[in-house]
Amino acid sequence: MATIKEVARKAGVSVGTVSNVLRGASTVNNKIRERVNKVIRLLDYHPSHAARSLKTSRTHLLGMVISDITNPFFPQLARGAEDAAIEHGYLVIASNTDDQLEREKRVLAVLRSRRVDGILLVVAPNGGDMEHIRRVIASKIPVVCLDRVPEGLSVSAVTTDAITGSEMCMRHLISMGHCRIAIINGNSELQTARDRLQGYRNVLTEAGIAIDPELIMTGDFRANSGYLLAKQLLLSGLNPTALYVTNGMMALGALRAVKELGLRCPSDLALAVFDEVPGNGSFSPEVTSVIQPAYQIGYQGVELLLRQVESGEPSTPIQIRLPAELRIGESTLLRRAEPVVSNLSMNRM
Amino acid sequence: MATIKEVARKAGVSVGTVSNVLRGASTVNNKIRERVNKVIRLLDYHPSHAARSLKTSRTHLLGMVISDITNPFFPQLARGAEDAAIEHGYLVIASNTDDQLEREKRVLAVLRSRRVDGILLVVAPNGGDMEHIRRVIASKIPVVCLDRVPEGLSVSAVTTDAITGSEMCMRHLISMGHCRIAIINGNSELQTARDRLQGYRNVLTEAGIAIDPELIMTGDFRANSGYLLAKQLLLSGLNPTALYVTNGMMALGALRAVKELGLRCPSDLALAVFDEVPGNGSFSPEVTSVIQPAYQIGYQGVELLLRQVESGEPSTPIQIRLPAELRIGESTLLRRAEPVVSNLSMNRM
DNA sequence: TTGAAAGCGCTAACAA
DNA sequence: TTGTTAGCGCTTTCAA
Repeated sequence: MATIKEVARKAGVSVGTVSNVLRGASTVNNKIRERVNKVIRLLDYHPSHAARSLKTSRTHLLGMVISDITNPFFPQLARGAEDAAIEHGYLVIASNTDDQLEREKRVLAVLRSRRVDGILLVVAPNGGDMEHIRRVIASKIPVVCLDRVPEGLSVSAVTTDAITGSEMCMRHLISMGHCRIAIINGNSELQTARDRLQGYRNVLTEAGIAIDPELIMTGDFRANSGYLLAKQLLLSGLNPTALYVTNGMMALGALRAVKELGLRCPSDLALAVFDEVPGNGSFSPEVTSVIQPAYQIGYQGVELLLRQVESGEPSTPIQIRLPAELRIGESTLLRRAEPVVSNLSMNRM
Repeated sequence: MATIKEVARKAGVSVGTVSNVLRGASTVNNKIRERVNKVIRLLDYHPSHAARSLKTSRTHLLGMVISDITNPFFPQLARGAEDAAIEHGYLVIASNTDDQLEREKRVLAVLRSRRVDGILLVVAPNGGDMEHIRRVIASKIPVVCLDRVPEGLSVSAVTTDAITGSEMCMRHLISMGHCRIAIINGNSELQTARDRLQGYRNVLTEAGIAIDPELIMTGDFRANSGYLLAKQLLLSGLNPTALYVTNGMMALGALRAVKELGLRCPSDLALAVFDEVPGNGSFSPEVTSVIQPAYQIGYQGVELLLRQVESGEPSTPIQIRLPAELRIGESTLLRRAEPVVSNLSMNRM
């Protein structure tokens, strides 16, 4: 593989001049510039980024630590991040942690060795163990958290406004006459799960509906737990009239349970979901869902990160909350008896 | 950020010794090793990969060029690639081309500058323009193509055996009594599309059914084209009894069309799909589909690539074809009249 | 078993 | 406007 030296020799100039041509410096004579460029093409020369990094201590590399690209939320996010990175001349290295703290630690150490210029981080549940993240920040590598904000850590972040999103969805259900609404939520160690539950509670409270702990189920955000909990719930005799599932994978499981039990939405049960449901729109019923701005989270995450990278100094953490969108489908479009309470006006939706 | 020199000074040894400790060389005295390790932890030292690369001319970086991570086929593939890479101490840089040749060229140039040790490539349709790929190979960077094999290029590849997969699916449809089977396929500039169509033709021919060109529709592998073509087909008066859609996104579109027209599967129309259908299994009907080993394609692609990387020499191209799996769902489970021909025995399935 | 030093391919400061 | 050169942080010989 050709080096800058060879290019210089073959073009009959110094390496400094070649370097100037590469960097598009205007100080280079046009004839020389052309001669150099011709040699570059001839030798199929591609400057070594490693050497450049060593000198400039900039890698133009971003690390992206997510839980699992296979989870349908992340491809959009990853795409948004990539697109923004490319626009600024950066590349991104993605790693999956499967939400395991140990893997997060390992990955972060590797990214540090790689001297990435910044890190996008979807934190794994950590029970307060965040020393490894603190050390990354202490080492002057900017970090932007995506989707989840670790508690007790002062760090920039881009998230969905899950509380408001959850509230919109719950108000819709209540406006359709439901007052026995069950929720299947994820692990409450996760901020996101807590927020979604918070929205659920808020709206019930504001509607004057007592919160029934038996209607609150906790799964793990994966399809099978949605399936099991939905089945348990629907066979329990608790008779919810609506089911609110707080992510797409669990919703898939819940739908399977509904189908197996021979129930139909919305006639037997209303179903609403926080998050996109894979394949939604092509099947029956179309499921009412709260859509997260996944692409935007990735995109804006990179923009925020690069602002920190390129300013070169530890700016004060900025937290961006992006709104979610309620998309109403057939799965909730059947009105029950009027709400038992009336202090919930339509204009609050 | 600490350097090896600082570690050496603080530990009272030479940089060579620190280097030996880092590389786990056994020649280092235990006491010294411990002292060095303590300093490393103390300074939170992480060796610079750029410097190491410059010296060793190995980056332990792999490039992965795909069309779009947002297409549900790719997350699994990416995950397989990542997992295999991690196991061998490599990281992967992913880039999306959206199947655009120009972007593929740009990305490849960037990856060359990054001196990635190898490249996983899902080629964009190129109409024979493959000079950029040839030059990558000429520059001694091993390339493994995934999913698609560019015609006229001698390169290693890992693909799905789409012809056989397509045949399995078609034999199933025919065994269920269908003889007017329409196909909605993707752009035939893509190898994968041609293979899927090939399987369709093969089985019709072997069953002695005449191929009706009107039943062969060409879309672009995206949901909307599936929707439009399915609608056109179903309103055309051609009256197919079965519809074979050759990817998951178009299948989603086709399902929407079926739903809008008020038709039901399998009573009004049988539906089979090559590829995974997002959300399948949770809705009705469960769609019969040919599942591609996406994770394995990524995983084995990396293994194959690294074998070339680590052997250090241009081995002869190896092509791996992985089998697809036919998963039969309710969408085809209604028997029509017996097949008009009988030279199709069950054991050929 | 450890240390010294050359050099990987660039950039950037400085000299010419 | 172009050339020369030190040095980025490592690895790896070779000597001690």
